[in-house]
Amino acid sequence: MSQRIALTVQGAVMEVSPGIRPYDLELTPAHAVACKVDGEVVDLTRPLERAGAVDFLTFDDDEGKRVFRHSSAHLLAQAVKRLWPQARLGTGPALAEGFYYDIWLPEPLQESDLEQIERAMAEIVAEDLVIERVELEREQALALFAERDEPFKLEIIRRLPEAAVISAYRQGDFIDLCTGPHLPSTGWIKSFRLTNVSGAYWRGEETNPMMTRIYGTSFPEPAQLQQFFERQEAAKRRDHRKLGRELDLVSFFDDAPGFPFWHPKGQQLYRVLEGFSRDLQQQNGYQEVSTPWIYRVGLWQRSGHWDHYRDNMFVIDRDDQLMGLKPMNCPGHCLLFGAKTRSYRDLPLRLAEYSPLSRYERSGTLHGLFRVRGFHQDDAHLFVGEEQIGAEMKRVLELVDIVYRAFGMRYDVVFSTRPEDFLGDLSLWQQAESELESVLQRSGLKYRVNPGDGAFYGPKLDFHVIDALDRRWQCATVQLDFQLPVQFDLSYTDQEGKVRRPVIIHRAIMGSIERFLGILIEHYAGAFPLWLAPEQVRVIPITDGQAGYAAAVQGALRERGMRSAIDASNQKLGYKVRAAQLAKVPVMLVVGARDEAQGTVSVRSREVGDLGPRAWPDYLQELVSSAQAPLT
RNA sequence: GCUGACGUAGCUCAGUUGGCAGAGCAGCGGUUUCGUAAACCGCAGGUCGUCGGUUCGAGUCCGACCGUCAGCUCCA
Repeated sequence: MSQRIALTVQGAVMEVSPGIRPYDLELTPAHAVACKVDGEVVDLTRPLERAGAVDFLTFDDDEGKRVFRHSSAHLLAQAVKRLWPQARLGTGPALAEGFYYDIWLPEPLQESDLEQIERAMAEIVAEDLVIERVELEREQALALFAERDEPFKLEIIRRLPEAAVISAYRQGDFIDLCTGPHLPSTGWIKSFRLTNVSGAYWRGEETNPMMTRIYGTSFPEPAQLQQFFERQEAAKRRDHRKLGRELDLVSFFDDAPGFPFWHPKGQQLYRVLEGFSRDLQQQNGYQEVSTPWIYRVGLWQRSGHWDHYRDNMFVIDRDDQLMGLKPMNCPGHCLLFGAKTRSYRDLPLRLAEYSPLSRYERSGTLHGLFRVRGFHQDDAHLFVGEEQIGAEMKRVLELVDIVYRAFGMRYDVVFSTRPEDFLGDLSLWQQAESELESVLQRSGLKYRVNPGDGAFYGPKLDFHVIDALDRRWQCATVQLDFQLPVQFDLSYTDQEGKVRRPVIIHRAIMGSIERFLGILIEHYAGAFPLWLAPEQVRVIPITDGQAGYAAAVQGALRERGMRSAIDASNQKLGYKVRAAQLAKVPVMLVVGARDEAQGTVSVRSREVGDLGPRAWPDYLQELVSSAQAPLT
């Protein structure tokens, strides 16, 4: 057989015999875990039959990482089957940071069982079992998994489209339904650890059986596993629940689960943040209002919340009347808009509100400041004419950019379209979606479409900010609403005297201010920039001989609106400096006898350390100007 | 809400086969008056999450509830 095929391997053209495995090509890098053949990710052991382009993937590529972790999930499943033959396999995907496998077991696992599973996994790695791809006809696949008594796998096969290629991967006595690709053998998984177990419903539905989900992570090199755990520790040190307590910002009590108690410092921080938003919005033509927090149920029925959001509402039953605490401000703002005749001259009408909102969240979902039951948003509803949507959306996108830039955060945009559980008629939805999409395209922002994830009343844009540890958080949300104006029969008179229906843009930029503060705590690791820090300056007299001078320094700081404290404790300087560093106060002003005599303050920066003495009234001006909010 | 784990002083944690509830830090008092990340001595601080059960005796064993944590689900 002299027939040869031409391959373009990593850009280099070569001729090979058909059927060769990518793994056996001369150019295969030592660290390859999978490869791409004409763009399709495949096993290193998949025979190459036709001419094409071959590119290799290593663990450093996201797709390569996925292959590695997916094979790790199979390894986990095989180990569990060895230990518990009655285990039934669900699904086991790769995650960004590792993998999991959902497995049905007669008895739920405990964390202490993980060690013996890890041991069984290590044995399978030592056996270095070849991982082999098998393609099956539908009937063969059904027969195979029926014989192996894997009901969940059978369910998956039955749901596969007619035309689907059904494949399975075999390693030793273990075989799993899987599209792959996988590593060539189990011996490649040099370094892994199981991290935790939890319950998870089959296919994510509460009515389905509860599976045991086992999480783990894996790497080609032990050092990488070590680094992974170090990163986890770093994230743990920044946890806002821990820092919130340590920095005396916020706490929770059993008596009010899901409702934060803001301590003086936390409340200060909160007010600076809210003030920043308030000033910015005022400059941008928003008008702040304050509306009730309890409404009769009729309002919620009219707004659609009763049908679509009731499970998330706190409801009060008084005097045979149902009342609901507001989870959102929109219906109140609609009442205000509709309370008088409006003309095109009033539009866009931008109503902002920072009032308390409450949402009933199931107990298991509460999570520090990230998921609470009582919170506030930097919320606004923009009542606009249809022709104003584009221009107004553009202004909102600009505002979002200003806010996130102020905190040095990058962000992604997600465009979510019509969900199954939608209100109103299809044509209005289509109009709203195309309107939003064209604004997005003109803005030049990069965005991703998330079909079916919109609110029940309209399509939306979600903004995911990226924090200092590269984690993504959903904060801003901008929702176009063609439905609520109909429910509330809102109207305005246009230039020609015709009555027209306004459109509502719901928008929040920080989203929940509580949650945003939690994100900021983690983003800054509690070391807030000067303009945000609840205590901006700590004055540290070296001995109590400088009590009077320290008080004078603080007096001057107060006069210029700087937030400060004096550490008059009976301690040595080193102790007070340490205390201020641990409290993450950005600026320390050490005042000793020398400073008092010379009219100076000895400045210490939280980040840089000792900056030496500075002439006092001059330095105050410098401090004040560097404490300005980054408004532009 | 569901699965699993956890709940001891303000914080971090120890507490043996069921037998007198402990430490460090923080706090308070005193001594020291000190120049850039922890001076010294002393004092005080707990209904061991709550309620019930087993036991001569429960922080420890059992049950229910509450809360927290890791997830599921949901979402700002």
